Amino acid sequence: MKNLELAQIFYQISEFLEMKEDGFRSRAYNKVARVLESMEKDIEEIYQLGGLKLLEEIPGVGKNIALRIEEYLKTGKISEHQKLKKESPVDLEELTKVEGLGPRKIKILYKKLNIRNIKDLEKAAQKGKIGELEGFGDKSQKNILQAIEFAKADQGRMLLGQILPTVREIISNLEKLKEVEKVSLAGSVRRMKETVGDIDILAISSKPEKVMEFFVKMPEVVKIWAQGSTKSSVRFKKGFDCDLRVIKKESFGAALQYFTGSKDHNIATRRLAIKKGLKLNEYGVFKKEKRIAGKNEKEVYQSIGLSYIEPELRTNTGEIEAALNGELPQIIQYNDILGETQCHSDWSDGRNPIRKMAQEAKKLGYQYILITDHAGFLKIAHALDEKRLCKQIEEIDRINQKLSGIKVLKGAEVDIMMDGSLSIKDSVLEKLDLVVAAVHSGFKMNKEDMTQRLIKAIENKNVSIIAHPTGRIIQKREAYSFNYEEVFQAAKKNKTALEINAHYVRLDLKDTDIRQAIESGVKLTIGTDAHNSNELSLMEFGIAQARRGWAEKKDILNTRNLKDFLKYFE
DNA sequence: GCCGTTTTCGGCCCGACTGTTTTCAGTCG
Repeated sequence: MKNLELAQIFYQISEFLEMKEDGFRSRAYNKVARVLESMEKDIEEIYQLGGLKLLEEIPGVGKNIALRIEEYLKTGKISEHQKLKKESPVDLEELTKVEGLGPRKIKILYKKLNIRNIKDLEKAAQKGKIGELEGFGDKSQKNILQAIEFAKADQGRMLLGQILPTVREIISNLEKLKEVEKVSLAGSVRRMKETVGDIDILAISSKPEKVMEFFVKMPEVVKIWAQGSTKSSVRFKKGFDCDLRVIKKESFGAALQYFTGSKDHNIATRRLAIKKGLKLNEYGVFKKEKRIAGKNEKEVYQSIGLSYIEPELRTNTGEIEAALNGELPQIIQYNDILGETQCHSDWSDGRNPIRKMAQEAKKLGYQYILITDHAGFLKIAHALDEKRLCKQIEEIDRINQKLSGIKVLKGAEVDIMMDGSLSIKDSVLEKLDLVVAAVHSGFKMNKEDMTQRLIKAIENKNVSIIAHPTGRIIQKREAYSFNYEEVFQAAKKNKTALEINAHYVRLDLKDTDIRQAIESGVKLTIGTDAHNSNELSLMEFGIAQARRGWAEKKDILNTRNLKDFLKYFE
């Protein structure tokens, strides 16, 4: 898929145009780059399907940009981009990573000091040349040197699951301050996006200076980017940035709405406000000078004609239209789950015994837990063979006799072989309550073969759930290639559920797949893939993913009680 | 360069913070 490559080029064109002070054209390219980045459909497929005409139906794409896309697909280059690069041969991708450097300053640095990349920049700063430039000073020079260090160490976006515990700690520290009346998470963490660039936190306080002083002096802070009375921004030791904004009570809802984003969602809500003759900013919704809403998010949305939109839905992918028409889904709640559907015990590669896993599940308020130790060929995960699987079945029967308030279900995670057959024979699988099947090998198979492989597994009478159906690992491994619609149809027909794997490195299915699966009539389960009892709490991330995929309670099978859950698979 | 229930021309989201300036441009989100 070339969407991301193309987006990168359009971002660069946008920045080159900004250097030339062509702001509006710059913004046009910037918008298209963002659209491309978040677009699910393959741009090449769109072009092959309907040529320039269909390209122009993409928001932000007009005649000219459609032509540029065509040029890229045909030649791998865009002549406009080449021309701009020739005019200013600077490594924009590298230089814009330095905090505080944008296109205009990069232009000055290039024109005056012939700085083309980070190396040049560092040399010039060390020699003290930058401080001598007009518009720059000693402070700028020092900041640039420090920002270079951070840019070098930058690891890009982090996984939500890696960052959320720290974020909650920061929030809890702020909540303890007597000057703070209320604290809330905002930004992409509040939207539970699977990867996070930085962290946004809001607080209500009548003594903002005190709060900011505490915030920038937290022991984990290694750099203060900015410190003001309404906004401060810092870098934490762990390598991420965090913004804190202190606001007044009456604006809290508007600020929360604004700083939760997404950016595209905000632009759309602001435009809606303008259409209604209103103004929406982080301080409220205004009719002329008069504030008509802002205290809480609900009234902000209502004042511009929308029903309340849950943070996980705020991506400007149809939620605003749905809210206008009162057609938003009743998305699943975080306490709707009644059972675990995928986890591992010390029989295979898990760390805790079955009994411990069950007790922890009970603590979480579940009615059942499906134990799915690896069974088959995954020797690296101590997979069970058929003999040990039969032994485990007997063991679970014994455990169930001793436990109350939680039912342990007999399951296994079996491998889907290259030809779509399973790694454990049917006569053994029949003895289990539910079978979870997954692809663990042969990821590079071609699309047609992989589609048939998955469908064959789905059609197996013993298979109840396909685990991590696309095989992707966030930022590490692409989903394997298959025809989603054909697989979804097979899953629907055979009443085989598809899993939303809740582990934050997978989150597979992803949000857009979930929407498509539900539209196709597929039922889903959320499973944590826990390898120890603590990881059963990862369910939160799976639920968030389901919410981001517009899933309602009825779409997720393990929101059902034990009886109804099992009934679906009969 | 894109876009349209005010418009096919004339708009394009908008406010805070910094560093440098002596009233503001650049950057960021």
